[in-house]
Amino acid sequence: MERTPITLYNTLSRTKQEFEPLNPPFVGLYVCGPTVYGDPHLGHARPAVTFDLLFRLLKYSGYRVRYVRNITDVGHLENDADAGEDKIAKKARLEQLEPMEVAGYYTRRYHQFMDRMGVERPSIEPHASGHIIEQIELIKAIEKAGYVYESGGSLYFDVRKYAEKYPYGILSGRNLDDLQSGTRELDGQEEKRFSADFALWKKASPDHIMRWPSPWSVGFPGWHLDCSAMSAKYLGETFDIHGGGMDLIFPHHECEIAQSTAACGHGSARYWVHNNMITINGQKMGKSLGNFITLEEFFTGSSPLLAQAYDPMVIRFFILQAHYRSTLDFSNEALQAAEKGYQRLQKAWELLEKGKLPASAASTIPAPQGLLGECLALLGDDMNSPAAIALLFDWVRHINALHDGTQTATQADLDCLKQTFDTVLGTLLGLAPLAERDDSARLGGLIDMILEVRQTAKAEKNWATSDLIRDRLAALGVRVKDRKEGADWELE
RNA sequence: GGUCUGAUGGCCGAGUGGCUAGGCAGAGGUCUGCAAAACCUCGUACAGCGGUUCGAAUCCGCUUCAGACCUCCA
Repeated sequence: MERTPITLYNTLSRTKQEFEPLNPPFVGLYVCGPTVYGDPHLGHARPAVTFDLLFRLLKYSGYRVRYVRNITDVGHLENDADAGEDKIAKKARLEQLEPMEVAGYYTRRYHQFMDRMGVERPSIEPHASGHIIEQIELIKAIEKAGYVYESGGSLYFDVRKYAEKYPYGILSGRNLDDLQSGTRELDGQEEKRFSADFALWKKASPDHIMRWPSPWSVGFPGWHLDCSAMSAKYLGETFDIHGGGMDLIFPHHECEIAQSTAACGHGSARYWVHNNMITINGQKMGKSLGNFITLEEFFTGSSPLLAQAYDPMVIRFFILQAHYRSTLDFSNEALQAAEKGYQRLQKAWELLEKGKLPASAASTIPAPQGLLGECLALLGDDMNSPAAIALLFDWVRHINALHDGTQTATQADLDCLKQTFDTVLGTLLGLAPLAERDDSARLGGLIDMILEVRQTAKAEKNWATSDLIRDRLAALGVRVKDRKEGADWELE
């Protein structure tokens, strides 16, 4: 079948490249998922939405995609992490929860919020803790190749030895000399022979809450190992696309490449795709700065930084309205603009959806048959979702004109437009109608108001109107009970 | 200090050698009993300074500023 050409910016080559899978029609996509020790925030939403778009686009293009996104529940989960900062983790520690309870809790939270933003679940969601054996095997392979040394019960990757044979730093564009000068003093640094070396297996200190036996010591796998081991297990030694946030390029992805290359002589992913950061007041929103806003806060409006609550779909739209490789600056003003814009887009979509537009014998609007192709071309061009959205806005104007009756369209054109909007907005961009509001308070107000009008009619002895109101309300299941003064009502 | 990005109108954001997106906000108008919505029109923006070119916001150089990474981070 004919597929939409897809180009992707490959961090490895620093150019946009046409995407050609290794074994079409199959595509292997691996994305670094969350470390489940805190509530998901806006920063987590960006890669989730970005690679959800890629997943949808690839599937729509006829590929059979295996999308693997890991859950990191090992290695970063230290008992003494984030003192005084993460209340829930602190609480968990105080209440003596099992580490897996903490991981399970935040994994469910992550799913819950991503679901609401229309992020499809990946094909496989492996947990690092469930792949300790694979990670140990990978270490053994690297050890066999001769790039491992032991120090204090922990194992480290020998970067300088690796660099003799392979290019270390090809992804991030760094060289070892630069790294040597810039490293700071860190815990466990004295165990390393060289500052850029990184841990493959760490011997557990007494306060480390997750630990496993290994040929070397009781401990836990290094930070970069889970992605290498699990991508190889589910997608093969070489696979198509590896995604993640730009902040992971170094050291995480660089080390992944080094690990894979050391173990099997070549790198793992062919295309490395990275999304940029979300900023707040021009600065990265993240854990270390403590300036993040959680998704729950966005959805409920419960943060002093937020002027109001935002629908999950508005957050999704906000993210899609910027290109994934640009920084996206958060502000209430920007989010409110996104909300207004999304409402406009959605109203037009609804007009198409509900068949509210009259068909005519002839169309005065431009022919919509090419629109889908144009949108696909834009999305295929390194996921230019903002340009595709802009194109749809041009058509919102036409749709509104049809609604106003100042333009006409044939049924065929209307059907085509509907299908195009369904495909682009729904299937590809993953946008859905804004959530229904909780209408109970409004319903009560409406009934009170109607009964006030009826009271006026009764005062004027307009019995026809007052009876009509009572009967119509009764038909809707609202029983009116007249009293001396005014009336009560109840729902049946 | 090293490596690397970026600087677009009031705000958010695409684009990337000539045709100068889009959204939000703003101004005027049409419609309308009023309002809202919708529609039409309008603001001619690309940090600064040089250079290349018939032509640059778009390429090159310098300057200024901002950010990311170098430590867990999406």
